[in-house]
Amino acid sequence: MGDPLNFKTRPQVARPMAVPKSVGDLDPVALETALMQTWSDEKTFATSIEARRGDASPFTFLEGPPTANGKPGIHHVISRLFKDLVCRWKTMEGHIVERKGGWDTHGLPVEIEVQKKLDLMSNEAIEAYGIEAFNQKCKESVWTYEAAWREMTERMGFWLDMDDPYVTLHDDYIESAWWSLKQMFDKGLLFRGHKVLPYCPQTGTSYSSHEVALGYKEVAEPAVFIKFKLTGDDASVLAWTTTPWTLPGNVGLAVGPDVTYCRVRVTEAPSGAWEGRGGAVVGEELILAKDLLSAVLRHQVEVVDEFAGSELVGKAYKPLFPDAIDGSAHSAAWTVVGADFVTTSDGTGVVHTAVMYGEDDYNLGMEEGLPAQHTVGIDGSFISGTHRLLDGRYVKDCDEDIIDLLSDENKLYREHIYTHDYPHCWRTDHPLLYYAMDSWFVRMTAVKEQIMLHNSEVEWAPDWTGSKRMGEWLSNIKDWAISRTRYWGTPIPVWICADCGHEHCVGSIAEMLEMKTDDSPIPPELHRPYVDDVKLHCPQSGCSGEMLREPYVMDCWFDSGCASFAQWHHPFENSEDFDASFPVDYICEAVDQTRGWFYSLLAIGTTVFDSITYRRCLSLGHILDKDGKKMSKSRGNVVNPWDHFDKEGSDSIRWYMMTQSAPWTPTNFDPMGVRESYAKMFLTLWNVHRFHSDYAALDGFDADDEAGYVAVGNRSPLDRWILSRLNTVANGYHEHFVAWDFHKAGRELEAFVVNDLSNWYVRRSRRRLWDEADSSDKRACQHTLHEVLVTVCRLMAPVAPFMPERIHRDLTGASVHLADWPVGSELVDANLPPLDYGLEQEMALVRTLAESGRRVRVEAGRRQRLPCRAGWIVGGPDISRFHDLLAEELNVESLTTEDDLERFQRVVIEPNRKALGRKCRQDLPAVLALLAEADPDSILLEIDAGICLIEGYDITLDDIETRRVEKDGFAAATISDENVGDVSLVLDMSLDEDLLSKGLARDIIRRVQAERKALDLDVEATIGLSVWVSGLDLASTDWAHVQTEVRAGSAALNEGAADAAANSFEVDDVTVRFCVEA
RNA sequence: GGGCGUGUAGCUUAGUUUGGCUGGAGCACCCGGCUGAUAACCGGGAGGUCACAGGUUCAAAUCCUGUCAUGCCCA
Repeated sequence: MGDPLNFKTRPQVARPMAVPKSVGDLDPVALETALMQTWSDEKTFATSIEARRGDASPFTFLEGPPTANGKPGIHHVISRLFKDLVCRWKTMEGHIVERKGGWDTHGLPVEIEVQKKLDLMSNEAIEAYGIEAFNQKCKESVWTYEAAWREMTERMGFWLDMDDPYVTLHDDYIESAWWSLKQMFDKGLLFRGHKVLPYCPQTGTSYSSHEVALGYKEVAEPAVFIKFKLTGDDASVLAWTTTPWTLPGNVGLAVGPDVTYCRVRVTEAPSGAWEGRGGAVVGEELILAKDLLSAVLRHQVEVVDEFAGSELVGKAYKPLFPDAIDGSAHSAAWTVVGADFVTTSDGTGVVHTAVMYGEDDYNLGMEEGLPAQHTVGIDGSFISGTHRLLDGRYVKDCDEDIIDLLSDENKLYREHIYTHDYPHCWRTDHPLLYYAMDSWFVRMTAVKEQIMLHNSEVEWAPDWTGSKRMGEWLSNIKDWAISRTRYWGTPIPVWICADCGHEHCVGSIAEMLEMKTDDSPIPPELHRPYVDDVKLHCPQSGCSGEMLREPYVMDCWFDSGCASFAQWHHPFENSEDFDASFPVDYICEAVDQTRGWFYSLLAIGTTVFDSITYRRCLSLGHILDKDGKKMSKSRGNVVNPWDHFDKEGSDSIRWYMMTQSAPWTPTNFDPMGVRESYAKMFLTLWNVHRFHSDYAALDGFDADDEAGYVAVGNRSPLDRWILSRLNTVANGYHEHFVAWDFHKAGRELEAFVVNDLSNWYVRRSRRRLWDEADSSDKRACQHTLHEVLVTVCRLMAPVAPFMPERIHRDLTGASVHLADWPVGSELVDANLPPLDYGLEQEMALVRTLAESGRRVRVEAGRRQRLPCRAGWIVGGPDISRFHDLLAEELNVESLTTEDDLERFQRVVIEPNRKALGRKCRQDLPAVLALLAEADPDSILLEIDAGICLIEGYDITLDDIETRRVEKDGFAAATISDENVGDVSLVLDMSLDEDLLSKGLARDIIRRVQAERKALDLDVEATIGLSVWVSGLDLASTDWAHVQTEVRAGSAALNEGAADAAANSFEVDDVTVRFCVEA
């Protein structure tokens, strides 16, 4: 807490002190761009880090690398804001906070961009173009918007080392990634398998889900009900599919173990016409889910039997295409298996399972031991040996023939046209095939326990990102498919021996070069196609084979997931940097990174180090457009941050983003909100600074001049009040920061600056500084303003690095970013003025009473400038030290405390519903009704005596609240405050000539001052004033007051005829004319 | 289809954890006031089906169930 003896706002670095200069109008863009230059000249960012070396307490940050092949929008600013503000905050708290930039440079989006540009529609086309040339184009494309990102980053004031960033395409980075993969390989966590992906045979490419989402089209396709003839039973199991081309690959039928199935016998032919192929004969028996009988069957049937799906499990059936798949080594092939995913929402309740052509199918096949063999080649046509009519033909051309074949063999029950959304290739418009691709996996299922443990060790903000979103994901963790059949990416460092099949994972460049065959070239960089040409000697004893690299690149999430060590090229160099920064203290990205970067960091940290990678993670909600839609290039609703950089400036954008909503709540971007932050927070702060510096310059005020210093204890209550408020607000601000409630922190500080500082302290202090003579009261005010401004700037600096920096430099000569955080740090001393809670309470009451006074006047029809003879305050604590202040605010001649409540007021009582409801429950309405009718004084007396009974309930003081209302004859208002009880303000509404004259004088002053301002006169300039009043005698003392207030060097009242050009106004039937001469 | 958020005045939002007095602000709008005080300030007004529908309760924006919209992720 603040110590009046130690409270000083001097900077921590020596500098020549200067008396503040008068500051002019605010130009936020000029202010900010000038500071960018200053920081660059003075290397302020580097200094802010180096200055904290002494404390040797690092706070480590890891930048989630953006991809620079898209233009940055306003929605990219928010994550960079929250990264920056926490790092700046921690720096001010005394930590060393190094921030290395980073770029994510690999991955499919880059390839797509280049493919579009070069019109390379397929893998064949890319290979014809040349992988080397293609990757060169990718490498260039990555940097398309790098300059735009750098400029945005710098302009928004995000301090990040972008001169020495980590880059995922650098050999150093790739080598670290290789090393980490080898760690997994050595732990047996890396394996080869299949992954079912949407695949386009025309382009030879599989697609990620977000690309697939772009290509959905509604199509009408044949769907068929197939009869699978059981072995050793006359019945057939009925299954349904919309992809007849997968039927040759059928190796199983899935049923729900708990689903009820029926065996039915066809009793007569269908009554109406039969549409399409297929059918069934009388006496034929079919098995399908009970719920779907009527939806599927077109024959009259009788139910022969009814049973659970589990009874079907294990039954064998005859393959539709006996030659297509070799099931000899798989006892489960062509049998019925149980599966949880089977529902009766469509189809027959029996799911045709072709292992290689559906994800559920594949997983089920792996569990049940079904054969995993392709019937379709990578070119999309049937493999030779599938069926003589199908071999070598493109699968989607075979639907009709397959249906004909099945119909001819009496294996088709029914066909129909089915309309649904189906994914299509974004380039060729061909329907995609779900196809099991060869793939490398990290066995995440083996480390499920550890990763869940590590997840629970992270401090998540908000906590549901970790506990629910991430937690849910981890509890269903799947093995991580890390390979991609692509060109531009980190090559998978796995080589396989062509002779013995031995697999070897390379963990470093040196290892690769050591093992490489003599005729293999040394790759100029660790990318395709160069590493593809490297062959290794097989290390297996007795084998002399050559090893070939698996032709895949890695999932680019793997790249960025390596950032914590790969940014340092650990373990090959800089391992001391890695050791000092792992796990990192803080990361921050948008919530979509939960399954992206947050996960890949966690996964790699767990598998490589068995550790968390980050201690704290702030996940942010997205910035959406004004209609709540996401910002995207295709929608054309991306807001360019420069629209606001060049108008309100970065501080306003940053402040807006922090205060608008909780960090994790999605926010609809509102340009008016930025304007509002500017108009309220920054313009107000600037004008407080301007007010202070104008007078400081005029008076030659020097905050460091010991002789002129006024101890806080010797300052006026108003000064001590604003200083106490500063202490309270600073503490709350810090606590909100700690709790990640940055929005609450910002809102409270803004309320302090606008309401407490500007609208009350400065307004009430204005006259103190007008006094030209030196006085300790004036100096007290100047010291107070200086101290408040300096401390507010330090609190704001992490959020809004520009204007607080300007003001702090103006006032102290030093950068705010080198200053200490004034509250709550473990490393630097707190530096806040003394707290006086009672004083704050008093002032809160004073301000409420001032506001009440204005309301009273409005209700009584008494304008503000017309004084009241008397005012009384009834009840509440002693605030007599503020009576003068309050009298001025209320414009009353005398303000006194009055004890006699009864003189102005009577008491009413209000029920406390919370207390009464708990007590009376269903009788509450009756009790409330009786209470409303009762005489308040009697009730209070009864309660006092403990004998108050209503409807049989004992009513106590806890059950009611009392309130005072004014009697007729006075204009009054009563405020109720839980801290001070009821306080009433009563105003005397009587009127006489004296008051009217005083009021008129104020009106004249106001009009003349407005005229002075309109004439743009200097504040100190004197004027010549002529005034003509008709309808009232202006008292001589009031006329003298007018002359003083408006600095009239010469003045004339009611002399001669009024000038025709004179200003004129009327108030209370009095007409006033006046002339101002400069 | 599944998981996790969000939905309060024309706009941006507080309040929801822990049910309780008339749902509180700011912007914009209207009326008034104040001002050598700024894109400011003060008083008042108008503007709410607290997304919708059920339920629990004396009492629901708040708790429960379902639905819709929207966003992210997964399928």
